[in-house]
Amino acid sequence: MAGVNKVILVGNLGRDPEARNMQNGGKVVSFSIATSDTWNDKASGERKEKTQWHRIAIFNEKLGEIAEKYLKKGSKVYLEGSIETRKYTDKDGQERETTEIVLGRFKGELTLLDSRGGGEAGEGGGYGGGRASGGERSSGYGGGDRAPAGRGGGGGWDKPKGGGGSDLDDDIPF
Amino acid sequence: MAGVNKVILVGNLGRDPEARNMQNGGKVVSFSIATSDTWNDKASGERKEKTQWHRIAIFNEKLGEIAEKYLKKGSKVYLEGSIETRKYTDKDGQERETTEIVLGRFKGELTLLDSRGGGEAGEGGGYGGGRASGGERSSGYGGGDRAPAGRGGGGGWDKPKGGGGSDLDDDIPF
Amino acid sequence: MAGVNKVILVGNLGRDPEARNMQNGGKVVSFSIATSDTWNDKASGERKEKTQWHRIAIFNEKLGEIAEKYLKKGSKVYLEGSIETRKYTDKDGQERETTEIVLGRFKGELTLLDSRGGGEAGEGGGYGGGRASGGERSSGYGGGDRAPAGRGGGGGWDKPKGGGGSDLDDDIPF
Amino acid sequence: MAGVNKVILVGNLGRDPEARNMQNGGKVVSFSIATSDTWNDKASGERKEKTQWHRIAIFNEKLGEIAEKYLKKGSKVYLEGSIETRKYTDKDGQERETTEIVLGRFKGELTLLDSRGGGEAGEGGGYGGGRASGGERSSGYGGGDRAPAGRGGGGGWDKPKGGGGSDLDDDIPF
DNA sequence: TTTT
DNA sequence: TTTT
Repeated sequence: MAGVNKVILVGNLGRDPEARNMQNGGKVVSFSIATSDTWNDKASGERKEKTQWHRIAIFNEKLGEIAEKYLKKGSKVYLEGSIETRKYTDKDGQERETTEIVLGRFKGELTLLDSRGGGEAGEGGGYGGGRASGGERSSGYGGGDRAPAGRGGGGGWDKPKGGGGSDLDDDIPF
Repeated sequence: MAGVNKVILVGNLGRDPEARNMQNGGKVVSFSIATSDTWNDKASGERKEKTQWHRIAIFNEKLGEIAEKYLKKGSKVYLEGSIETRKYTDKDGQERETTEIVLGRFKGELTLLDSRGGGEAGEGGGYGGGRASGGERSSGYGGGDRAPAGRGGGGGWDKPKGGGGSDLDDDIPF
Repeated sequence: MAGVNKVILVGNLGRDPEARNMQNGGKVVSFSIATSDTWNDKASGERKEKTQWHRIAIFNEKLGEIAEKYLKKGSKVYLEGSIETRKYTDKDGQERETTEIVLGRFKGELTLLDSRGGGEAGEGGGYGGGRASGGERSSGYGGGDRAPAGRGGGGGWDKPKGGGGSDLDDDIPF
Repeated sequence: MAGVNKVILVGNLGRDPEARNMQNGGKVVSFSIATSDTWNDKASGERKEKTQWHRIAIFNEKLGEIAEKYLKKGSKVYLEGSIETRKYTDKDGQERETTEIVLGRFKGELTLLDSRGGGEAGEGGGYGGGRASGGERSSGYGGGDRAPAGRGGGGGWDKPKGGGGSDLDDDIPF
């Protein structure tokens, strides 16, 4: 069946991420992030704000590791996942419902947004990039993972990017 | 505080939309839509599917009208809103929590996806287009609603669309 | 460097998809889709429309196959990719620039939106689902691809979906 | 006609924004932002990176002001717009094509992501929030702009947000 | 409760 | 070049 279930959030973590082992051997990393809406209240003329908390659950191994390593209370993050609502029975026998934003095994993205934060100073090895996606996880497997779109490296179409270290070139022609 | 709280869904309505008046004079149109994920179960080798239901609440007047007019049980729709989780106390005095996808007063989008469906046969006046956004609502208010990007209609850059072959301007200086 | 480059389009194909072999052994499937904006012209009072064409290039093998099999001229599709602008030199030696929406090796999504269209009548085997993502491609590789979020099938939290009749609580006061 | 044309970018400005008056009295604010993809090159084993530049054009008045006031070279920003590709003839009489990400009169969003940057220290009046959307522009027009979703302010459902200054509560119950 |  |  056709369908799209996509959530995009940019917000700050309310606490450090927590990892938990699942009964099936897998691992979930979870935390909550806050987003907020602000508006001008017509009556009072005041600026109002409403904060919304979102529970995040990361099942993707690579993204979970990144979250554990680089995110902490207060970190700002961009993430992409799916809404999942589950029913469960609480300890009083009451049926309850909970909704989470899930970054699944093969889906979801995570981008650290703390400028020059620890996360982006990754030590070369695993991550060190500030950005990761569930799908890219497969890149460790071997296959022909040359360039994002499959063209880079080869053709005369590649964007050379020129010079040295700066990320923001000074000679952009537009 | 900076933040982004965005949900994009494509799915089918489980029931006809329902409109309800609020205590403050406003109106909410609500319905649920289903999205589903499918995957191949490694153990059984079977194709599995998990359906997720999402409660939609439309506070935007224009989008609510469109929903009432053109959406019905089974309709396929693209929509864009925000996640809102609320606490409330049920009739047994239990604190509960519910999560909705909200298309707010000035935010949200709705696009009908039933090809050649009744929805797109709008009667000329208000809608009849298959697509609408919360922001466009303001277009009824008067101001200079010339063209989507502000170029159409006025300048020498306008898109003539008529004439010869070119769909676009001939003299953009960059 | 952190960054997000995401495009979401819903539109109709202007032509059948075309597959092309690349010099490096890979394959690209490409086509164009149209989206359009409509607005009321204040001056003339007319309803106006502006159509935008987007060149799509699919480098992901699985998504490319789906596109070839199920999409054709006129098909409506939801897709997700990245913007890529390339410079190239045309046959007259002129430097030119072109922008495409790319569904890369490990990124991108494609969902068919033609209700009851031929596309969704997939013959059981490969696809037959109406939806696919670049990341899921890796599922063929072996690992424990149990359920989308890793919980399904296992816990007591699973959504039984069986039970009584209503999936929606009877006592939520709204 | 139904359609969705949405771009979501998170990146850094390559230069300060520039405002330009249009012949029809309107104003465009434009700049470029960079996003980048990183991947591991299988052959060399090196970490590679490809930077992509996106031209942004803001036609929405409010968003344009925010961009001028709070964004500068190097700023990190989240933004949402539409892809627009135009043809034009350059000074040599050559037909060319250019693609921009447009934040139109009634569409688009902009969120500043520089933590504790100048942008968020807005002086109370217009903005000072770090976030803005094209649609919200209409809020100046009069109508019942009570709360984002129309419920806030009224019911016992409102989230009080409790205490003082902290944006990240210490007593979050999850 | 939808849809495939 | 699609679609409404």
